[in-house]
Amino acid sequence: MSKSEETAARILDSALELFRQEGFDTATMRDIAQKAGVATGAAYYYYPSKDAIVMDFYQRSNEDMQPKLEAALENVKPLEDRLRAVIQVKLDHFAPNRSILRALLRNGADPRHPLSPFSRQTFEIRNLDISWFRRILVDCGMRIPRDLAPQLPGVLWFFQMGVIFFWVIDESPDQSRTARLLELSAKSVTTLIRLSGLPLMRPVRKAALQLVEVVKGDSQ
Amino acid sequence: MSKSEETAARILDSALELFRQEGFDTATMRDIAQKAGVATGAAYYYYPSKDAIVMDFYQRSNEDMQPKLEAALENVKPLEDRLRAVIQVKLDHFAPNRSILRALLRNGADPRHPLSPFSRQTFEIRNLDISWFRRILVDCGMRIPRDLAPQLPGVLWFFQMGVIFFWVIDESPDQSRTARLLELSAKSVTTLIRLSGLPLMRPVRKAALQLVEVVKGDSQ
DNA sequence: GGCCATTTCTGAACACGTTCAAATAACCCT
DNA sequence: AGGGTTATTTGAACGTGTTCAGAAATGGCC
Repeated sequence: MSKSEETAARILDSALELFRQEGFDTATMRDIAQKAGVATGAAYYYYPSKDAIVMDFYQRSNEDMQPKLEAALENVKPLEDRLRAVIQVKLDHFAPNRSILRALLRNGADPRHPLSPFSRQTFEIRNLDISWFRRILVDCGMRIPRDLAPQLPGVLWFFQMGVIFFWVIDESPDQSRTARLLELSAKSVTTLIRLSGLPLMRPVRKAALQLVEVVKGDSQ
Repeated sequence: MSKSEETAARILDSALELFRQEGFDTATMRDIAQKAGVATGAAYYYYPSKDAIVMDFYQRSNEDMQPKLEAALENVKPLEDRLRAVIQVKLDHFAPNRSILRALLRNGADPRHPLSPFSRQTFEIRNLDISWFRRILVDCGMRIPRDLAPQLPGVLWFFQMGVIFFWVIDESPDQSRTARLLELSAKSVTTLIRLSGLPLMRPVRKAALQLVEVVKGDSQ
């Protein structure tokens, strides 16, 4: 590991530790630099902004989670269980870093903000993530209507972001509300997908798909 | 109008004009004060923060919209039309101030942020707004399941916030995407409410209501 | 009018994220 | 080893939202 990489790592580690300890807003760039043993400006040599540190954390987190996702899906077949498993892996992984994720999702709904699950900067992460939902739909033992199939992974990803978002702002002890939300909503989502194949539901499904088209058009 | 009130109004007007002209972030408190012909600190005598100016705007907007809502619902009976009418009034009213509303909704999803449709500070505005949805459900010629009825106004308000949010970040010419979204989603929502009464839908409805309970518990 | 309390206003100062010109260190080629 | 190029690091400075001690204006009371 080169000296440069070591400095970068020291800055990242100091930042994340301070973020965890006292929150994103309270930890200043001066604090971070000092803790890393460099001048303030040095932090900006490695990270173009305070937000960029959070972004780096987010990217690394996603890499780290890949094997965990793989493991969690081992021997899990039903869609509902798979959905819960995938989302639970993320909540567990982010659990010690809830306040950092909060900083990430704060401007999260604005696609123009670099720190946004919908931004160009997070395009790759997002795509990788969506492909997990494509994967859990295959071979899950459920018939997916043909017109719904191509859109469903994106929709499920969106659902996942909703749960994560709820978790981030959930102040109940141990985030127990999120646990209930995940339980209930995973069941509901699965039921809805199952029902969506019914002839009676065809108009609703078509309308929903049109809605998805409109929403997708804007955010990418 | 006392001199003090006049100064307050001058500061508010200057701020809003600058926000509209160059956006919330670009307009500085120093600019605002200068345009209003006072020292920087004076702005803080009337508004505890830059955000508070936006909040004042939001409150005044809601007051101004009450008669417009009344007028828009005149002679409109079907739920779908009423839904569209209510939301359209808001979009029209906010149209010249989209960038200001963006500043408001930016931290909008965090209930702890004062500028949030879910915060304590916006409690009254929210309640007043929800009561409009309670009202349009009465006498709309649709049978609402008994268990759904008490929750529906809040759910529809939430739906409205979603549309407004989409509108705020919609960069398509004339926000045409939002127009389509409103059209489609109002239809879908109405259809879903209609279907929710079907015996087949009872389990889904019950599950949805449980979800509503969980979500409501956290944000109020 | 003159005095005091309160309201209103001022502008310097603070802490923050960020920028930048300059200083220093590291590296490479001969 | 020396010289030149690049990579790294420094710390002062900028513009921002916000605070604050005090100055000025205002208003009521005798």
